[in-house]
Amino acid sequence: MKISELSRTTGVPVASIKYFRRQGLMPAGKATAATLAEYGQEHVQRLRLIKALTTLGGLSIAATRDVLTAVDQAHSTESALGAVSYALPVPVAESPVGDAGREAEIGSAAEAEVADLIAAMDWQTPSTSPHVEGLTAALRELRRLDAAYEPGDLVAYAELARSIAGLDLDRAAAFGDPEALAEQAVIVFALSAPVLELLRRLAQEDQVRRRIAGGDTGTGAE
Amino acid sequence: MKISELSRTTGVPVASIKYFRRQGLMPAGKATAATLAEYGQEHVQRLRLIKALTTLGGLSIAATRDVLTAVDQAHSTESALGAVSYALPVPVAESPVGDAGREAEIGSAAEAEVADLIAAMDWQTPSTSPHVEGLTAALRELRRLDAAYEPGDLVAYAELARSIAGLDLDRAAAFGDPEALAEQAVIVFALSAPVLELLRRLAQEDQVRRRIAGGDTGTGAE
DNA sequence: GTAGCTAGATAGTGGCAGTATCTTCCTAGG
DNA sequence: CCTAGGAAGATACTGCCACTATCTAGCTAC
Repeated sequence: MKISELSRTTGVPVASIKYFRRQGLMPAGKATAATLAEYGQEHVQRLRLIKALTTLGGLSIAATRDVLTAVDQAHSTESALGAVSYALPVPVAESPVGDAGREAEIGSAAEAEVADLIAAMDWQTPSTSPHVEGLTAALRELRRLDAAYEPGDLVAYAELARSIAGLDLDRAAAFGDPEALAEQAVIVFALSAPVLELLRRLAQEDQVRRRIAGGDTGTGAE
Repeated sequence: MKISELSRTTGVPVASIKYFRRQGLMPAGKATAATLAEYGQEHVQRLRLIKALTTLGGLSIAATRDVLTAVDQAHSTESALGAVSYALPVPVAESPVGDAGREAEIGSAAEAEVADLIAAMDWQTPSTSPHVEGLTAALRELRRLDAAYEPGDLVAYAELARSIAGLDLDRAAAFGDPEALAEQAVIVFALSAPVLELLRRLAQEDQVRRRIAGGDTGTGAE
């Protein structure tokens, strides 16, 4: 199909398709002439994936490119999973607010917390994993707000995270088609986060209602 | 303290403090004269919270304002929790890609999926909850990618979400100080999401390693 | 042979989150 | 009393991002 058809099929403007190509998010169509190219079903699928990653996953164009590059280069499920996991942005930027002395204390406490957690969970985590650094940064930030986790709390969350990861892996592995597998991994890893977050919010909402059982929860929405 | 001191204490530029005030994220200092105002510890705390919400929570200025407004107006823990929960942005924007006929089918399937889930979980969810809509939209998007959850899967995730919400509520309730409670609720609700996500990624990483047990996972990082 | 695409390059737009400047005015030190 | 130095508030500017539009060739199918 021609680019105009691809545009009509997917609802993505021609200019945007060209933009995604320039940004390295999708391959060019197969050129049939100097000024004409043929696009196929894989382009439709790729556009859908791009849209899902950016809108549902909230990824930037750059992050989306990283993820898609990882998918394209993946030669195995595991490398796809790993690459995708690392390519996904971690929403942590530090805001070093004040107190040099307290900062040092906070920093080491957070680091110890993460190390203890990994030990307690018996996780096979490479020290180079960006997630370790990310988690440390997040915990530092919470400490600055005097909202540190109780030691046991973090482990409790981690246990649940482990169960979730188990479900994730099952889901990712359920797809036998090796062609689509890397893509499936992306979807499971990158796009179930918002679903999980929404489920958590719904569950929170339910818990709040149950715990007060008849209170003035009706005002919660305003 | 004067605004310049507040700036020095928190590391936030004076211009930014003024910007936050303009955007309604924090109250003005107590004016001691037409061109002089006094800032206190509460302003330091508020700046910390703003920074945490925007950097760690990834909220926009507008979303941060909504959340903080909810906190300031909350007269009870429950209303604070509810308001914060609703004020937090749900990362779902629809991208209606193609096929009118398939769209209708996808839409109703997703709606039924959510309704079934809520029934299965016995959740007390008001039909007006934006989370319901958000979840429906997210599931629609996944269906478009042919990545729908197996019916049981969604419930399994929801069960885990319930456990997480339980921990969240415990954490939020652990703070007796009613002054700080609404703020604590914000922290627990808005800022544990990235922590949980990071834990999930660490757990995924561990699972991948365990499941292949000796495979070529070393390349996962590149 | 020409109307209607197309590719690729370049430039422009709108929103967001600050950052800088400008004016007016107050305060503290001498 | 006078003046240096902030500070308040308003307005303007900047940089980044994700598109979006325009422009220049160059096919190609009727």
